[in-house]
Formats: sequence, structure tokens, C-alpha cells
Amino acid sequence: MPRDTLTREQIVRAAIDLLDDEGLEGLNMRALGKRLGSAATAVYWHVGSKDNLITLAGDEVWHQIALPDLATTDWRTAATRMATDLYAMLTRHSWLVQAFGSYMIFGPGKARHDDHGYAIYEAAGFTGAQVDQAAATVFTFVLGNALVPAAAASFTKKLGRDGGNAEALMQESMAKAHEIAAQFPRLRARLDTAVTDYATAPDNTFQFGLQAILDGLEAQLSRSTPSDLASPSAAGGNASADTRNGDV
Amino acid sequence: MPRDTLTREQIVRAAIDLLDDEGLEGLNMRALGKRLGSAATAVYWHVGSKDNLITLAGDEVWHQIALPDLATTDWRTAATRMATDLYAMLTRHSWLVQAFGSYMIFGPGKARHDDHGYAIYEAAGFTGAQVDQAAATVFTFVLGNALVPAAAASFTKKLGRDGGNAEALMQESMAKAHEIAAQFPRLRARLDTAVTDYATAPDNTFQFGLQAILDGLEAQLSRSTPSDLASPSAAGGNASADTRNGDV
DNA sequence: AGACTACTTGCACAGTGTTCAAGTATGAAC
DNA sequence: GTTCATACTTGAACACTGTGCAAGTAGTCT
Repeated sequence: MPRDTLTREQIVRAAIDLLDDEGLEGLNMRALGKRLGSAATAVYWHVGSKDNLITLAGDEVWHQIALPDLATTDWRTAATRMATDLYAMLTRHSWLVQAFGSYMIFGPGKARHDDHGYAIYEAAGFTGAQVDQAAATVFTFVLGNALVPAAAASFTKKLGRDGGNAEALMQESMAKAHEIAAQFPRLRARLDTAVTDYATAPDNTFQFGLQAILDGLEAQLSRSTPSDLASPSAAGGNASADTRNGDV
Repeated sequence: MPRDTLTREQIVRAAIDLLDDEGLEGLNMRALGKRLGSAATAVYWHVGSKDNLITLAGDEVWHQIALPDLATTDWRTAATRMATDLYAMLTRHSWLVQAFGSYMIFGPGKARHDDHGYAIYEAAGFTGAQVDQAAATVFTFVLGNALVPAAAASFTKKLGRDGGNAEALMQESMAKAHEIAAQFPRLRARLDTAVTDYATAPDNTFQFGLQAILDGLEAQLSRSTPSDLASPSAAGGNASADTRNGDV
């Protein structure tokens, strides 16, 4: 029987938990060590560095997003489902969007996701560089959408970490933003409605934008290929082996 | 004659320079102090904290983006211009996208930008919550587009900071990504073309996506308001006073 | 001249990622 | 069953970070 020892998977899982709980700047090696019940430095033998650990954790969560079967799903609902799934995943793990700006996050998980993304837009009828462009358009839109909530989550977590009166600091910060916005007519007009209107339903904004983008892509599609529907490979199978959806 | 002393503007300007040169994680108070010719702690009297300094710097750069005159420009070219300008600004100051995920960046600069953004989509004919949704769609798309180049810039800067052989580490990292991508059919197919095709013209991808989004918004527009063209205020003046475009 | 305001400075502290020599447990070799 | 190598784990230490604080300095007002 081998000694009860740390594993890379175990560490990555604990790191994801810690990141979910405390945010990107809440992750530090001593806290991670404590959560694992071992010394902070024990982690280094398994993952090399904190940067590498974040890369590993940041790739792992991509496995959570499901890959719609393109044989039984038309490209538009497939695209909608995948984008919505991605958005939900990024909201669940809001540290990932931050990490995305500072680390080069690419591994099997994201590769699996990207590959299927390309498959969708190939199935839609795009060819050549337009496949990449269509996929990138939707992808970056989702990423950008997740960025603002991520900043908000990071901000509140930082306030919580700093000391007791998080509420008061939040109020103060809101008041300052309010004061600035009041100097601009269109922002001022939104100060009353925004809280009830937008903030309660950010997902509406996401869906509105997503459908507008897909409309635009569809238009592009019927413009560039008015008649031919034969060439592109539409019935291909899924790229990767597993399609697990459970949280790691 | 008053003593030759630090000013908040001077500090913010130096911080922006330092951020442009060294990236977000390259900014630290002692380096900033050195650049200003004063002790690191002198900065604290003027800006309070590093977080606040980043918020100030992160807001300042929004003044660089020009606000197209809506009296003489149709909404679509106005939207294109503003989005393209924003994209260029975010590419110039790639730390801003990262900061956007970790700090609540909002001040007069961004407010001025946002307000004019709303003006554009009001001029287009959107009403109510759809104004916000249209503006948010384009805005988040641009943000997301700037995120990937920002990560790349941050990564190369980190390699440069770490030690001498940045080239070798970069090669190694590329090779690893290559190896992973090779296991997925559509990614593998792109390994040869991607470098020459996409990487040399990321702006093409941006413009493709932007125009697709504007197509989608236009479609949305003609669908919800088939005939009336009277109500929305189209000839309004610009919101803020200055329209300076120079780098700070 | 003296006091007051507006800054500036160096020291120190707690927290960070990471290195490294020294330790400990496990399975294999003889 | 002792020896030994392999696979980890540990705690001390280092360099670096943001920041608080007491002490200092330079101008301005009375």
C-alpha cells in the first residue's frame, strides 16, 4: 500500500475550491497547504510553481462545459448552448476570467472546448478563416461579458478580506460612482432604473447580445454563400473522448 | 514660489508609463518612486493606496478615445469608430484589461465614454433597456477581444522579468501548446495556417466580429421598430466638454 | 521669530512566492 | 532483515511586496 500522499489532481481540486471561495488574490500557497493538511512547500514538488498551478486549475474547469452533439442539434442552438454554458462556468469560477488576462491558460480542457467550437461554425457553413473569426467573435463576447461580474466579485471579496466594515466601504464606493455618473445626462437617467432593470437580469443582456451576434453571423453566412450547401463537413463526430459535465 | 512637489496627475502619468512598460505586475511602489525621483512612500500621501492609484490610472486612459459627433455621423460608423478606438486603446494599455477584472474601474473618463456610447445606440433608434443591452454587447465584445492579446503581453513581460532566456521559455511553452492542440482534429488543422493567417491579422478578426454584431443589432432594430422614425432623440450634443485624443 | 500647513523620508512589519538542505517513509536488492 | 535508493515532506530562510508611522523638512502666515 503506497503512502497516503498528495496528488496533482488533489491539489488542483483544492486550488479550484480555494479560488472559488476566496478569489484569485485569495489564493496563496500557505492557505492552500493548510487546506490540504500539509506544508505549503509540499505543493511545489507536484506542480512546480503557483503560475503553473493556476494554469492547471484554469484549464481543468473547461471540462465542465458540455459539447452539444452536432448530428442532432442545429448549429445555432448548439452555439447558444455552448456559449451559455461557458458564460455560466465563467460566472461560477469568476477568478478564471481574471487569470485569463495574466496567464497563458491553454491545456487539454480548453483545447477540447475550442475544437468543438470550431466544429459548430464549420457545421454552420463557414469556411476558411471565417470559421475562426466566427468562433472568436462569440468566444470573446462571452469572455467580455464575464469580465464585469468577475470584477465585482473580486471587489467584494477584497473588501471582505480587508476588515470588518465591508458594507460601509461598498456603500461609499457606490456613492462615489453615483456622484460621477450624475454629471453625465444618460448615466444620470439610468441611476434610478439601472439597479432594478439591469442588475437584476444581467443574463438578459447576455442573451440579447448573443442572439444579436448569431443573427449577424447568420446574415454574413447567407451573404457569402447564397446557394451552395454541399461542401462543408456537417455530420462529423465529437472531437474528444469524454463529455463529462460534473463539477471537478 | 511653491516647493517643487509631487502632484497626483504627475503620479498617475508616471504610473501609466510604468504600466505600459512593465505591465500590471511590474508596477510596484518602489519602482514608481524611483521613476518619480522620490521615496516610494511619498506617493501614499497623494493617492492613498496602490489600488486607488490603479483605479485612477485605469480611468485616465479612457480620455484617449475620441467621441464621434452624432450630428454629422450616422450611428453605425460612430459605433465602429468608437469600438475600434477603444480596442486600440486597450491594446496600447494592455494592463487595463487585466485591471478591469480585479478592480472596480469607474471614474470621469469611463463615464464620459459610456455616456457617449449610450448616445450612439439611442441615435440608432434603440429605446429603454435595449439601449443598454446594445451598448453592453459591443462593449463586452471589445473587452473580450482585448483580453487575449493582454494575456500574451503579460506573459512575455513576465518571461522577460524572470531571467535571461525568455526566448527558450517561450519556445517551450509554444511547443507544449502545439503538442496538446495536435490531439484535436480541428486545432491540428490550424497549427500550420494559424500563425500566418490569424496571428498576423488579429484586427481582421476584430473587424469581422464587430461588423457581424452591428449587423445583428441593425436586424434587431428593424424588427422591433418597423416604421416609426420620429421619436428617438438623434441630434443631441456631445455629453462631455473635452474631446482630447492625445496620449497622457 | 514662531507656529502651522503641506508634504517627504526611512524604518519597520506582516505577508508573499520560492529555494534548499535536511528529514521521513516506502518498496526493492541482496 | 539490513541496506539503499526513490519519492516525497518539512521548516527555515531569502528576497520582495504593500503599507503604517514617527520623525523630518520646506515653505507660508501671523
